[in-house]
Amino acid sequence: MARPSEFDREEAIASAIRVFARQGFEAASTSDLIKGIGIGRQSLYGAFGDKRGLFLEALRKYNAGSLALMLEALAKGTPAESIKAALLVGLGSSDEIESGCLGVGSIVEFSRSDPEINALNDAAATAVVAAFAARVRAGVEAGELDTEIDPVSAARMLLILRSGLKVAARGGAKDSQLSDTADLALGSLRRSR
Amino acid sequence: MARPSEFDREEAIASAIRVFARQGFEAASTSDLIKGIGIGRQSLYGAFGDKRGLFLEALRKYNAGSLALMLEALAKGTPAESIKAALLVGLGSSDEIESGCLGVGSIVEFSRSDPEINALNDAAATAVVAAFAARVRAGVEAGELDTEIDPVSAARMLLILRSGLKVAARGGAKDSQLSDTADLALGSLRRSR
DNA sequence: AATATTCTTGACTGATTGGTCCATAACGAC
DNA sequence: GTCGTTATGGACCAATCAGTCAAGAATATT
Repeated sequence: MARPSEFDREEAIASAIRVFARQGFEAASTSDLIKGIGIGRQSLYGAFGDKRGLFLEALRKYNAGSLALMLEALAKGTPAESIKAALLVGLGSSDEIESGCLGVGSIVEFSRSDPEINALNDAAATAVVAAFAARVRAGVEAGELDTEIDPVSAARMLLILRSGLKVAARGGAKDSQLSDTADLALGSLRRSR
Repeated sequence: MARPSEFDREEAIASAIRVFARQGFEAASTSDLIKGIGIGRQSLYGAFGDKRGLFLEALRKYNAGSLALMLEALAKGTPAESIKAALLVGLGSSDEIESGCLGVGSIVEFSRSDPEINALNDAAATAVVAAFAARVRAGVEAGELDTEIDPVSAARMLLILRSGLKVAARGGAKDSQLSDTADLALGSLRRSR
């Protein structure tokens, strides 16, 4: 065998997420990444190929972690309560200002220009929509949400709303405004008044 | 006096909007801008100071144009109809993929790091919220929207939803999905069923 | 302990970055 | 037409970019 790595790969990717999420792909230089991760230049290129390779790994890990947090939030409380919590999870005051969302950031920066990034973001969107839709169905069955709502359409609306909330949070919106917005949009799913 | 400019300043800014909105601030090189605008290097620096100066002008003009389009949409039809139209204006299929929204792009890219960009985006947000709120009030008075809705909260929700719709459009969402989302979110403002 | 293999470090590459300099060109005022 | 002023185009700049190279350091196997 040979000399083992001195750094932990997953920790390195986690650090890269922070750098990319704060600065974006283009604005994050390889030197920024090396400094932020705390490894040498050749170690980065040896382990991840190039800057884009590291970004893909970072986006993959970020999406997985983000989904996990949302599923966790969706598992607590009534359907409507849990959906609101899932909409707001990770958007705590000035969190998003500091760091940003790698998913939204990559969509805004790359649009549909990179097939591998498309695939990662499409898969993440599908998973989130499925999770929201399941919870909407549960809410309908529990009599908490309107029976006329199409769960998948509602789930897509919730995903889009969450993107908007992330942008608003990054733009400096207060927590209370984000919470009000989530409440208001959820009202459209509630049982007929 | 002296030699007059060979290019139209407003046209140049309009071209710069296209370049910046497609690529973002960092990724748009000065050479890209020069090529996209069709002027010489020294003309750009003479007229706008530097890359950031040109960006600020582009963002200012973009925000003004975007607001004008929304006001136009808000003036047609019933309040609810006009709000839906305003939510979707400019998000036509693959428009946003090609070009992107300079406002959302600048928020995602800069967060709150640049005071002048903050000021431009805050002013734009305030104007859009005011326009939405006025239309919500009209809808309440006309009996089309729920009387219990706070117009300003609703307007903020609509602004945030529009950010989400822009992200979704840039990410490749179909027009029908955007329209469904707008309908669904508007349902929360409708008169009690 | 010798060896094969891999990791790390830092110097280095050509290309590109945002921005400047300067000589020349085009205009209005006189 | 001459002159002052401003616009233009192209060469040019140091700095930084993403990525490579080679030499040395650290390990597991033998």
